[in-house]
Amino acid sequence: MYETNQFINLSEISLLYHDKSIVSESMWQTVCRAIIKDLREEFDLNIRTKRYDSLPESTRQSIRNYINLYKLILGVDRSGNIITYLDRNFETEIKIYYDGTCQGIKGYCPFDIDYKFLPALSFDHRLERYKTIVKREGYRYIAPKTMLGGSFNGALVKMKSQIGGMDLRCGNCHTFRHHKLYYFARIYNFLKLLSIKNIDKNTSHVLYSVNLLAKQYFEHTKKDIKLSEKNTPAQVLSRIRNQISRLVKKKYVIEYIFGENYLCPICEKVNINDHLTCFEAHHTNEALFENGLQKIEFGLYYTKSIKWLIKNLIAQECIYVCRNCHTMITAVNYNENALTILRNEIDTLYVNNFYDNLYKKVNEKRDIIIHWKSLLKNNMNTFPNPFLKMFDYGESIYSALICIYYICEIFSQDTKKEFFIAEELNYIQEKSSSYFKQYKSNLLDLEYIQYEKRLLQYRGFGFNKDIYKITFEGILKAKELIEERSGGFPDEFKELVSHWEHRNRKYNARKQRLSAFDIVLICIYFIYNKEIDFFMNAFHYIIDKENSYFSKHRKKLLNLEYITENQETANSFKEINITPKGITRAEELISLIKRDYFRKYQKLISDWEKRYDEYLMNHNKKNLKK
DNA sequence: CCTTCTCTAACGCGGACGGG
DNA sequence: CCCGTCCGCGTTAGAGAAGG
Repeated sequence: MYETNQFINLSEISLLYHDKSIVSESMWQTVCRAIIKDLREEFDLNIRTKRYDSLPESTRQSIRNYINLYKLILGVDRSGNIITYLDRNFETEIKIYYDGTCQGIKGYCPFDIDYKFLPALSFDHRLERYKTIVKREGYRYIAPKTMLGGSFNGALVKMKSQIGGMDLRCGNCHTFRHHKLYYFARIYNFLKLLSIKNIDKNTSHVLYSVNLLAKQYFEHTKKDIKLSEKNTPAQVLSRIRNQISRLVKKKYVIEYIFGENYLCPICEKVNINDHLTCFEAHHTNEALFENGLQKIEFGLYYTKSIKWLIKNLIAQECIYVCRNCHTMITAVNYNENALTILRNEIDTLYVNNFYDNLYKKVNEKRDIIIHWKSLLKNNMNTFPNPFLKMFDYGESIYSALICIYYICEIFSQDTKKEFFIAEELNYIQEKSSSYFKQYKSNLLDLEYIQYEKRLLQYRGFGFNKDIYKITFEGILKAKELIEERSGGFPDEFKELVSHWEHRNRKYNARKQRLSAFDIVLICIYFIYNKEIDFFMNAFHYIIDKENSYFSKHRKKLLNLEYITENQETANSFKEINITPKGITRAEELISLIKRDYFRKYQKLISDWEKRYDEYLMNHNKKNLKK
């Protein structure tokens, strides 16, 4: 629509048609409004008054907000450019001086943002955790956005009501101030040095670092975290881990699409190494979303896989810009009404120039995305998926099936043992004894495995045991899965299988298990070396079992001639001695256990030592009392 | 548009206990 | 001795509300 620059002064016209019945200013205003209304309705003229009331309400509101903000930060009101607040105890006044520039972090803003970038500036409550203070002490909280609406004086009053005062900050500095996790030095440095090359080269190391950093950050913030029944330390830790990995993914995605050391294309002051959190996804093509396609808010979806993120960013034609520049892009009303808001032609010229440049630069980056999109359309590209797990959530059953296939079909080719038992599978997969049972019924229902009873010899005893075999369907499914996994994760899959093979060899090679009977014998040997008088009491105390425990194994120990018993009278203590045969057996067992279960053995012995000392102390106390 | 907070389902781990 | 079952707590991944 074409707009003239014609100004009409109603006061001049009024001289011609002066009606003496109009005596007050307010009456004159009413008449003027009526005249304008008539001109609009009768002649269909688009008249803009000085108040811009021909604009839509939302636009007017927006312009009013900008004008109020502009006045506030430059101190245009009568009291000068210092605004006075009360501190949090209503005791002393604090005065904050605004000069229209971002106050940054600790007084420094690296982005050079001043009043000409008005939309990018915002007020920020100076007190940290203002909200919680407000809730606890009953102060009034007004969101900086809503503060500016209405009249200028109203905005001023609202602002002054905020205890502790408001700082003026640009969007980028604002994110820094509130993103405490990113501000944590170790996490910040980790992300700064991280690049797409590091991740591709050693994905598992990155995951390990993320885990470690999460723990460190958790320790750092432990005091401030409110723990509850639902909000357990483990929950908090997992949240932190997620947050860090989100930042890692964000960096990966930006680097993958736009290259390393990405700069904000518009201001060219913000880079992903130093200011990762300042970057936001900007949808460059609004026309895509006219036909009901939903815009993705990417901030909510950094938990998704990198592949998903890259695909969708390209499909939705997004580029990354810093928060300040993004606000400038979206602030259409500011762009169109810069002169009205700033009331200064030189500044307006600057703003107009900025916007001209901005659109050019956005389009330059957009070309990159369009290029990616053409590759995507022609299926010319497969996107990386570094943090994807081989077995997704709920797919452990597949992992079990593949392992079963390898045990029954591949590893047993030499031994010709085509079945497995539950214990074996759990051992090979390094899981707890209840691991297999979780999938057993499922696998049986799907007819991937079948079972039969078989008498197996174990340590001289015969047991009817369930043994499991893989079925034909199971083999088919396993082969299909193997093809799928070894295609998607060639290295990881190879590594996994070789690990299983190693564990399988270890399982077949092991001669002894840490059985309860063996432990009893070793414990007796341990006590025998300590030369304790009260054998039974000491034994039960050290091995940490109830009083009947020894009797369970007594007969077997006597039968095998590992110990001898000697009881002089019916009421006297049994004297128990370990035989030379028992000693050699115990030593043999220890060397075996040390070889296979060194850590477990060490822990066992250290526990025994601890309880032995405790026992001696208690025993001596009793003796002293006597 | 992004982050934090809170809640939740489903899976994972391992100890206790009793039957065969 | 192994195995199955029960149980409590930890972990993972994500939804949704609310705040900036």
